[in-house]
Amino acid sequence: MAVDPDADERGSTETEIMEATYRALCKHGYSGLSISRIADEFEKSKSSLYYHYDSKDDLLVAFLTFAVDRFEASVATERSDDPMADLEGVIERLLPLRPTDEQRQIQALLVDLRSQAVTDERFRERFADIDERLVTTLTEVIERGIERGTFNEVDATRVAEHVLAVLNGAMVARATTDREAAVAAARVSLSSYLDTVLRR
Amino acid sequence: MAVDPDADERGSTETEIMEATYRALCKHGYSGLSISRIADEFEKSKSSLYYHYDSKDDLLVAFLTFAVDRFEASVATERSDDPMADLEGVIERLLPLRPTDEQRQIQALLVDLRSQAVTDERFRERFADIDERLVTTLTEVIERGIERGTFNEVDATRVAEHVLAVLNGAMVARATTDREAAVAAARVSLSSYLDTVLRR
DNA sequence: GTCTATAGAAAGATAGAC
DNA sequence: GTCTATCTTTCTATAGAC
Repeated sequence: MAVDPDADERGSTETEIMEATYRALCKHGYSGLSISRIADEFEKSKSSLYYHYDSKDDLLVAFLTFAVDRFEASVATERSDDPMADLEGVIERLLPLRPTDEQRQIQALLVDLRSQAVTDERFRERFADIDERLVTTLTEVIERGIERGTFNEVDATRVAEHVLAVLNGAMVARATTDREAAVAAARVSLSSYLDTVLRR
Repeated sequence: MAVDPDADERGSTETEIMEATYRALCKHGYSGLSISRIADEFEKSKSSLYYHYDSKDDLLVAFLTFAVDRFEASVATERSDDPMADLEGVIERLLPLRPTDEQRQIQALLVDLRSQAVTDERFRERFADIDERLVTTLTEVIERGIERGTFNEVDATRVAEHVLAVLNGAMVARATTDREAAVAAARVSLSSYLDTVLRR
């Protein structure tokens, strides 16, 4: 997507269509999404969607890329000289304690999109890729901590998978229930777990 | 559902419809589910569905109850005199190391159904209820361990929420990616976490 | 590139015979 | 209770003018 310099341009028709799709998904969910409903969120006409995308399927695949790119950009991690702070930084970005309405919306949308991976191989590959990248990021931070001697010599990948599972589980809980206290409890417990297991 | 003695009867038309809906959901996912596709999995005709249920929506609400009841029955926990074994028992039922194809299907279906909770209040309440019950079960087991003096005096609810988040996160990963090793890693890490935190 | 109009298929739902 | 036939609405997608 970032290959074409115009692709990310604000106001390009393709971007407007992606934004309209985003709004339609938030309102109706994936199972209630239709071309007409996307057009309802779009300034131009329904048939103009078909000028830019060959089919609904084609549009949805493009949206998947769009949404995944945005998500990964929003989680992008800067490394500091404090691995524990880096870890907490990733956790806060993936599961903010006080999410804005927009953060809530994005995560709800991702949970909804992700469920399509149950029956659609293309979605499956994308979300496997996301998880793989996140585990890689987490593993690298943990290994840096081990190298610097501030962390215990744990199995970094195993701990990273544990952290990711907690984050994904809490993210799903937040998007699909009103058990906000559960999210807080999971986050607190996760921090104390990392403190116990990593800090020497 | 268990109020009416005939409701659970094998071979009752309502049960056949629920089974047909189950198969249609496995094949097409929630977003691809239609009355015609349910009828395709059903011995009788499409219009007979409307004799038993007023609308697609009505049928789906009934199916939600059916599926949740089956899930909760499959997770039902017997208590022993070994709290750690009870805990591992719940974990193994919710996230089996070697799931059968049927267990895989049920969990994939639950992940798919759950995503409807993002935009449908009725689904939201159901899944909040499921999580609440599971946390209660886990909390009780942990508190029993504390009372017996075999567990440390931890915040039982907090640990229970942590465990549930790992289980839900790994369940979603299993249903939406092919990262089976991630599930194994999360389970191993979860066990060692419980051992570290609980065992005195 | 965007529009209006519409084709053609599939959706949810009902009528009326048996 | 179940059937076939059919209605209406909604859906995806295209034709053709501008």
